[in-house]
Amino acid sequence: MPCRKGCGPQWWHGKVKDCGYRITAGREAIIEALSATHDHLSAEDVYARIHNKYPNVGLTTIYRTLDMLVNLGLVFKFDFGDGKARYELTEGPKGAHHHHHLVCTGCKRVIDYTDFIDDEVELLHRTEKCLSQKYNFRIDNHLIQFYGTCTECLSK
Amino acid sequence: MPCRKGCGPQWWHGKVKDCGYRITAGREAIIEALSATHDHLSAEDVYARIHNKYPNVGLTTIYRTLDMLVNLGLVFKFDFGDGKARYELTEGPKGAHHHHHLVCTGCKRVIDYTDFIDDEVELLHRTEKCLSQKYNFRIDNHLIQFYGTCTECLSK
DNA sequence: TTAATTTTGGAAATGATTTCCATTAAAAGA
DNA sequence: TCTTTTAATGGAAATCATTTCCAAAATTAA
Ligand SMILES: [Mn+2]
Ligand SMILES: [Mn+2]
Ligand SMILES: [Zn+2]
Ligand SMILES: [Zn+2]
Repeated sequence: MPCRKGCGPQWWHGKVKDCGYRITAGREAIIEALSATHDHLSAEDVYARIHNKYPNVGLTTIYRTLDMLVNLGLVFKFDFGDGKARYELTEGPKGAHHHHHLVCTGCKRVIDYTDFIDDEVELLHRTEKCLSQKYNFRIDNHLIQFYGTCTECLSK
Repeated sequence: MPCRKGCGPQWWHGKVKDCGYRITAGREAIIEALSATHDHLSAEDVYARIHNKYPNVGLTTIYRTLDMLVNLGLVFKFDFGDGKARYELTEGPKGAHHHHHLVCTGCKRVIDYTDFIDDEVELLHRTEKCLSQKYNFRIDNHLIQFYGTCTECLSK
Protein backbone atom coordinates (compact mmCIF):
# COMPACT_ATOMS: atom_id res chain seq x y z
CA MET A 1 0.00 0.00 0.00
CA PRO A 2 1.47 3.32 -1.03
CA CYS A 3 1.81 6.03 1.56
CA ARG A 4 -0.31 9.13 1.44
CA LYS A 5 0.99 11.75 -0.94
CA GLY A 6 3.90 13.66 0.50
CA CYS A 7 4.35 11.34 3.43
CA GLY A 8 6.60 8.74 1.88
CA PRO A 9 10.16 8.33 3.02
CA GLN A 10 12.26 10.72 1.03
CA TRP A 11 15.34 9.87 -0.97
CA TRP A 12 17.53 11.87 1.39
CA HIS A 13 16.20 10.55 4.70
CA GLY A 14 18.62 7.65 4.73
CA LYS A 15 21.73 9.75 4.56
CA VAL A 16 20.49 12.17 7.20
CA LYS A 17 19.48 9.43 9.63
CA ASP A 18 22.63 7.42 9.00
CA CYS A 19 24.62 10.37 10.25
CA GLY A 20 22.58 10.53 13.41
CA TYR A 21 20.51 13.53 12.45
CA ARG A 22 16.77 13.73 12.91
CA ILE A 23 14.14 14.36 10.29
CA THR A 24 12.32 17.55 11.16
CA ALA A 25 9.73 19.74 9.53
CA GLY A 26 12.28 22.50 9.00
CA ARG A 27 14.68 20.18 7.24
CA GLU A 28 11.90 18.81 5.05
CA ALA A 29 10.90 22.33 4.15
CA ILE A 30 14.41 23.40 3.22
CA ILE A 31 15.10 20.41 1.00
CA GLU A 32 11.66 20.83 -0.52
CA ALA A 33 12.49 24.41 -1.45
CA LEU A 34 15.81 23.43 -2.99
CA SER A 35 14.19 20.54 -4.86
CA ALA A 36 11.62 22.79 -6.42
CA THR A 37 14.01 24.93 -8.42
CA HIS A 38 17.25 25.12 -10.32
CA ASP A 39 17.88 28.60 -8.94
CA HIS A 40 20.84 29.24 -6.73
CA LEU A 41 19.15 30.20 -3.49
CA SER A 42 20.63 32.21 -0.65
CA ALA A 43 19.62 31.42 2.92
CA GLU A 44 17.18 34.33 2.85
CA ASP A 45 15.78 33.11 -0.46
CA VAL A 46 15.04 29.78 1.15
CA TYR A 47 13.46 31.56 4.09
CA ALA A 48 11.24 33.60 1.78
CA ARG A 49 10.08 30.54 -0.16
CA ILE A 50 9.33 28.53 2.94
CA HIS A 51 7.86 31.10 5.24
CA ASN A 52 4.24 30.92 4.14
CA LYS A 53 3.92 27.19 4.49
CA TYR A 54 6.24 26.88 7.48
CA PRO A 55 6.00 30.19 9.37
CA ASN A 56 7.80 28.76 12.36
CA VAL A 57 11.08 27.95 10.66
CA GLY A 58 13.61 30.62 11.53
CA LEU A 59 16.53 31.94 9.53
CA THR A 60 18.99 30.51 12.02
CA THR A 61 17.68 27.03 11.37
CA ILE A 62 18.07 27.57 7.68
CA TYR A 63 21.72 28.51 8.02
CA ARG A 64 22.29 25.58 10.33
CA THR A 65 20.52 23.11 8.09
CA LEU A 66 22.18 24.25 4.89
CA ASP A 67 25.49 23.90 6.61
CA MET A 68 24.63 20.39 7.69
CA LEU A 69 23.47 19.44 4.20
CA VAL A 70 26.70 20.76 2.71
CA ASN A 71 28.67 18.62 5.14
CA LEU A 72 26.59 15.59 4.23
CA GLY A 73 27.29 16.26 0.57
CA LEU A 74 23.62 16.74 -0.28
CA VAL A 75 24.01 20.41 -1.10
CA PHE A 76 26.66 22.55 -2.80
CA LYS A 77 27.55 25.98 -1.48
CA PHE A 78 28.71 28.61 -3.93
CA ASP A 79 30.16 32.08 -3.88
CA PHE A 80 29.15 33.93 -7.01
CA GLY A 81 30.51 37.22 -5.77
CA ASP A 82 27.32 38.95 -4.69
CA GLY A 83 28.11 38.86 -1.00
CA LYS A 84 25.91 35.98 0.04
CA ALA A 85 26.38 32.25 -0.11
CA ARG A 86 24.17 30.39 -2.56
CA TYR A 87 23.02 26.82 -2.39
CA GLU A 88 21.94 24.10 -4.76
CA LEU A 89 21.13 20.40 -4.35
CA THR A 90 23.90 18.09 -5.50
CA GLU A 91 21.28 15.78 -6.88
CA GLY A 92 17.51 15.66 -6.90
CA PRO A 93 15.20 12.72 -6.34
CA LYS A 94 15.53 12.00 -10.04
CA GLY A 95 19.29 11.75 -9.81
CA ALA A 96 22.22 13.97 -10.62
CA HIS A 97 22.10 16.82 -13.07
CA HIS A 98 25.82 17.54 -13.17
CA HIS A 99 26.60 20.99 -14.48
CA HIS A 100 28.98 23.90 -14.12
CA HIS A 101 28.46 27.65 -14.06
CA LEU A 102 28.87 30.78 -16.11
CA VAL A 103 28.94 33.80 -13.80
CA CYS A 104 28.35 37.36 -14.96
CA THR A 105 30.63 39.66 -12.98
CA GLY A 106 28.39 42.57 -13.94
CA CYS A 107 24.94 41.55 -12.73
CA LYS A 108 25.90 38.32 -10.91
CA ARG A 109 23.50 36.31 -13.03
CA VAL A 110 24.44 32.63 -13.18
CA ILE A 111 23.92 30.25 -16.08
CA ASP A 112 24.02 26.49 -15.67
CA TYR A 113 25.65 24.72 -18.56
CA THR A 114 26.30 21.09 -19.39
CA ASP A 115 28.16 21.50 -22.67
CA PHE A 116 31.42 19.57 -22.69
CA ILE A 117 30.54 18.44 -19.21
CA ASP A 118 31.57 14.87 -19.94
CA ASP A 119 34.95 15.95 -21.28
CA GLU A 120 35.39 18.22 -18.31
CA VAL A 121 34.47 15.59 -15.81
CA GLU A 122 36.64 13.02 -17.52
CA LEU A 123 39.64 15.31 -17.41
CA LEU A 124 38.88 16.30 -13.84
CA HIS A 125 38.77 12.69 -12.76
CA ARG A 126 42.08 12.02 -14.43
CA THR A 127 43.56 15.06 -12.74
CA GLU A 128 42.03 14.12 -9.43
CA LYS A 129 43.64 10.71 -9.52
CA CYS A 130 47.04 12.25 -10.17
CA LEU A 131 46.69 15.02 -7.62
CA SER A 132 45.31 12.93 -4.82
CA GLN A 133 48.28 10.62 -5.18
CA LYS A 134 50.92 13.30 -5.57
CA TYR A 135 49.73 15.40 -2.65
CA ASN A 136 48.13 12.63 -0.60
CA PHE A 137 44.94 14.64 -0.66
CA ARG A 138 41.48 13.07 -0.63
CA ILE A 139 39.42 14.85 -3.25
CA ASP A 140 35.66 14.98 -2.68
CA ASN A 141 34.52 17.30 -5.39
CA HIS A 142 35.41 20.03 -7.79
CA LEU A 143 34.32 23.45 -8.91
CA ILE A 144 34.47 24.93 -12.39
CA GLN A 145 33.22 28.40 -13.13
CA PHE A 146 33.66 30.80 -16.00
CA TYR A 147 33.54 34.52 -15.30
CA GLY A 148 32.59 37.20 -17.76
CA THR A 149 29.78 39.36 -19.02
CA CYS A 150 26.31 38.14 -19.95
CA THR A 151 24.25 39.11 -22.98
CA GLU A 152 22.18 41.62 -21.06
CA CYS A 153 25.22 43.35 -19.60
CA LEU A 154 27.03 43.29 -22.95
CA SER A 155 24.22 45.24 -24.61
CA LYS A 156 24.73 48.33 -22.47
CA MET B 1 71.41 55.28 -16.86
CA PRO B 2 69.44 52.86 -14.78
CA CYS B 3 67.08 54.20 -12.19
CA ARG B 4 67.84 53.82 -8.53
CA LYS B 5 66.97 50.41 -7.17
CA GLY B 6 63.25 50.01 -6.62
CA CYS B 7 62.37 53.18 -8.48
CA GLY B 8 62.10 51.82 -11.99
CA PRO B 9 58.83 51.87 -13.81
CA GLN B 10 57.06 48.71 -12.83
CA TRP B 11 55.53 46.18 -15.17
CA TRP B 12 52.06 47.04 -13.92
CA HIS B 13 52.29 50.84 -14.09
CA GLY B 14 51.16 50.91 -17.69
CA LYS B 15 47.87 49.18 -17.10
CA VAL B 16 47.09 51.28 -14.05
CA LYS B 17 47.86 54.56 -15.76
CA ASP B 18 46.09 53.59 -18.95
CA CYS B 19 42.93 53.23 -16.93
CA GLY B 20 43.33 56.71 -15.50
CA TYR B 21 44.49 55.62 -12.08
CA ARG B 22 47.44 57.17 -10.29
CA ILE B 23 50.53 55.44 -9.04
CA THR B 24 50.68 55.92 -5.29
CA ALA B 25 52.82 54.64 -2.46
CA GLY B 26 49.95 52.57 -1.11
CA ARG B 27 49.38 50.87 -4.42
CA GLU B 28 53.09 50.17 -4.82
CA ALA B 29 53.14 48.67 -1.35
CA ILE B 30 50.19 46.40 -1.98
CA ILE B 31 51.49 45.04 -5.26
CA GLU B 32 54.90 44.65 -3.68
CA ALA B 33 53.39 42.51 -0.93
CA LEU B 34 51.52 40.33 -3.41
CA SER B 35 54.61 40.00 -5.60
CA ALA B 36 56.71 38.79 -2.71
CA THR B 37 54.79 35.59 -2.09
CA HIS B 38 52.75 32.77 -3.53
CA ASP B 39 50.50 32.81 -0.48
CA HIS B 40 46.85 33.68 -0.82
CA LEU B 41 46.65 36.86 1.21
CA SER B 42 43.56 38.36 2.78
CA ALA B 43 43.22 42.12 3.00
CA GLU B 44 44.37 42.01 6.61
CA ASP B 45 47.31 39.83 5.65
CA VAL B 46 48.40 42.48 3.18
CA TYR B 47 47.95 45.12 5.85
CA ALA B 48 50.10 43.17 8.28
CA ARG B 49 52.88 42.66 5.76
CA ILE B 50 52.92 46.28 4.70
CA HIS B 51 52.39 48.06 7.96
CA ASN B 52 55.96 48.27 9.16
CA LYS B 53 57.34 49.77 6.00
CA TYR B 54 54.25 51.83 5.17
CA PRO B 55 52.59 52.65 8.50
CA ASN B 56 50.31 55.18 6.91
CA VAL B 57 48.46 52.85 4.56
CA GLY B 58 45.07 52.04 6.01
CA LEU B 59 42.98 48.92 5.69
CA THR B 60 40.34 50.78 3.72
CA THR B 61 42.88 51.64 1.07
CA ILE B 62 43.88 48.03 0.86
CA TYR B 63 40.32 46.90 0.24
CA ARG B 64 39.85 49.65 -2.31
CA THR B 65 43.10 48.92 -4.10
CA LEU B 66 42.62 45.17 -4.21
CA ASP B 67 39.20 45.76 -5.66
CA MET B 68 40.66 48.02 -8.32
CA LEU B 69 43.37 45.52 -9.16
CA VAL B 70 40.81 42.77 -9.53
CA ASN B 71 38.84 44.95 -11.94
CA LEU B 72 41.98 45.68 -13.93
CA GLY B 73 42.65 41.97 -14.13
CA LEU B 74 45.97 42.23 -12.29
CA VAL B 75 44.76 40.30 -9.27
CA PHE B 76 42.50 37.30 -8.69
CA LYS B 77 40.08 37.20 -5.80
CA PHE B 78 39.23 33.83 -4.26
CA ASP B 79 36.84 32.41 -1.75
CA PHE B 80 38.38 29.37 -0.12
CA GLY B 81 35.63 29.08 2.45
CA ASP B 82 37.32 30.59 5.48
CA GLY B 83 35.16 33.68 5.60
CA LYS B 84 37.54 36.17 4.07
CA ALA B 85 38.44 36.96 0.50
CA ARG B 86 41.93 36.01 -0.59
CA TYR B 87 44.01 37.58 -3.30
CA GLU B 88 46.81 36.58 -5.62
CA LEU B 89 48.55 38.29 -8.54
CA THR B 90 47.41 37.04 -11.92
CA GLU B 91 50.98 37.28 -13.13
CA GLY B 92 54.22 38.46 -11.65
CA PRO B 93 56.96 40.56 -13.23
CA LYS B 94 58.43 37.31 -14.55
CA GLY B 95 55.21 36.45 -16.34
CA ALA B 96 52.30 34.16 -15.70
CA HIS B 97 52.46 31.15 -13.42
CA HIS B 98 49.10 29.67 -14.33
CA HIS B 99 47.86 27.24 -11.74
CA HIS B 100 44.74 25.96 -10.06
CA HIS B 101 43.91 25.08 -6.47
CA LEU B 102 43.41 22.19 -4.12
CA VAL B 103 41.40 23.37 -1.10
CA CYS B 104 41.23 21.47 2.18
CA THR B 105 37.74 21.85 3.59
CA GLY B 106 39.08 20.86 6.99
CA CYS B 107 41.85 23.36 7.69
CA LYS B 108 41.32 25.63 4.66
CA ARG B 109 44.90 25.09 3.53
CA VAL B 110 45.36 25.72 -0.19
CA ILE B 111 47.78 23.98 -2.53
CA ASP B 112 48.74 25.42 -5.91
CA TYR B 113 49.12 22.79 -8.58
CA THR B 114 50.10 22.91 -12.22
CA ASP B 115 49.74 19.23 -13.11
CA PHE B 116 47.61 18.71 -16.20
CA ILE B 117 47.29 22.47 -16.34
CA ASP B 118 47.88 22.53 -20.09
CA ASP B 119 45.20 19.92 -20.70
CA GLU B 120 42.86 21.78 -18.42
CA VAL B 121 43.47 25.11 -20.05
CA GLU B 122 43.15 23.63 -23.50
CA LEU B 123 39.80 22.07 -22.66
CA LEU B 124 38.67 25.23 -20.95
CA HIS B 125 39.47 27.29 -24.00
CA ARG B 126 37.56 24.91 -26.20
CA THR B 127 34.63 25.06 -23.81
CA GLU B 128 34.86 28.82 -23.57
CA LYS B 129 34.63 29.21 -27.30
CA CYS B 130 31.49 27.08 -27.42
CA LEU B 131 29.84 28.66 -24.42
CA SER B 132 30.54 32.26 -25.33
CA GLN B 133 28.90 31.62 -28.68
CA LYS B 134 25.97 29.63 -27.40
CA TYR B 135 25.09 32.03 -24.60
CA ASN B 136 26.49 35.20 -26.16
CA PHE B 137 28.58 35.59 -23.05
CA ARG B 138 32.03 37.22 -23.02
CA ILE B 139 34.29 35.01 -20.93
CA ASP B 140 37.20 36.71 -19.17
CA ASN B 141 38.55 33.95 -17.03
CA HIS B 142 37.90 30.71 -15.28
CA LEU B 143 38.18 29.06 -11.93
CA ILE B 144 38.98 25.45 -11.15
CA GLN B 145 39.25 24.16 -7.62
CA PHE B 146 39.27 20.73 -6.06
CA TYR B 147 37.90 20.32 -2.57
CA GLY B 148 38.82 17.63 -0.12
CA THR B 149 41.04 16.78 2.81
CA CYS B 150 44.78 17.41 3.00
CA THR B 151 47.46 15.07 4.31
CA GLU B 152 47.63 16.74 7.70
CA CYS B 153 43.87 16.55 8.18
CA LEU B 154 43.74 12.97 6.91
CA SER B 155 46.18 11.82 9.59
CA LYS B 156 43.89 12.70 12.49
C1' DT C 1 52.32 78.29 -8.20
C1' DT C 2 47.43 77.27 -8.44
C1' DA C 3 43.41 74.87 -9.42
C1' DA C 4 41.07 70.60 -10.41
C1' DT C 5 40.69 65.99 -9.32
C1' DT C 6 41.81 61.72 -7.17
C1' DT C 7 43.15 59.30 -3.24
C1' DT C 8 43.49 58.76 1.56
C1' DG C 9 42.58 56.98 6.44
C1' DG C 10 39.71 56.50 10.27
C1' DA C 11 35.29 56.29 12.29
C1' DA C 12 30.97 54.60 11.74
C1' DA C 13 27.60 51.80 9.24
C1' DT C 14 26.35 47.61 7.02
C1' DG C 15 24.83 43.09 6.53
C1' DA C 16 25.54 38.18 6.21
C1' DT C 17 26.44 34.72 9.32
C1' DT C 18 27.16 32.85 14.24
C1' DT C 19 26.57 32.41 18.94
C1' DC C 20 23.78 31.90 23.05
C1' DC C 21 20.40 29.86 25.67
C1' DA C 22 15.99 28.79 27.40
C1' DT C 23 12.24 26.18 25.12
C1' DT C 24 10.42 22.57 22.11
C1' DA C 25 10.30 18.37 19.58
C1' DA C 26 12.10 13.85 17.85
C1' DA C 27 13.22 9.27 18.78
C1' DA C 28 13.88 5.18 21.46
C1' DG C 29 12.28 2.29 25.18
C1' DA C 30 9.08 0.75 28.58
C1' DT D 1 0.92 5.52 24.84
C1' DC D 2 3.96 7.63 28.24
C1' DT D 3 8.59 8.72 29.65
C1' DT D 4 13.18 9.89 29.21
C1' DT D 5 16.98 11.36 26.73
C1' DT D 6 19.02 14.18 23.68
C1' DA D 7 19.03 16.89 19.53
C1' DA D 8 16.95 20.79 17.33
C1' DT D 9 14.83 25.30 17.42
C1' DG D 10 14.10 30.43 17.03
C1' DG D 11 14.90 34.99 18.32
C1' DA D 12 17.91 38.37 20.21
C1' DA D 13 22.38 39.74 20.42
C1' DA D 14 27.13 39.39 18.94
C1' DT D 15 30.59 38.92 15.36
C1' DC D 16 33.39 40.47 11.93
C1' DA D 17 34.70 41.18 7.04
C1' DT D 18 33.69 44.68 4.07
C1' DT D 19 31.64 49.39 2.73
C1' DT D 20 30.37 53.93 3.24
C1' DC D 21 31.27 58.71 4.50
C1' DC D 22 33.77 62.70 4.56
C1' DA D 23 37.16 66.06 5.56
C1' DA D 24 42.12 66.22 4.79
C1' DA D 25 46.17 65.13 1.87
C1' DA D 26 48.40 64.00 -2.33
C1' DT D 27 48.73 64.02 -7.31
C1' DT D 28 48.51 65.90 -11.72
C1' DA D 29 47.67 69.41 -15.25
C1' DA D 30 47.63 74.23 -16.32
MN1 LIG E 1 23.65 25.54 -10.86
MN1 LIG F 1 47.39 30.13 -5.91
ZN1 LIG G 1 25.18 40.32 -16.52
ZN1 LIG H 1 43.61 20.23 5.92
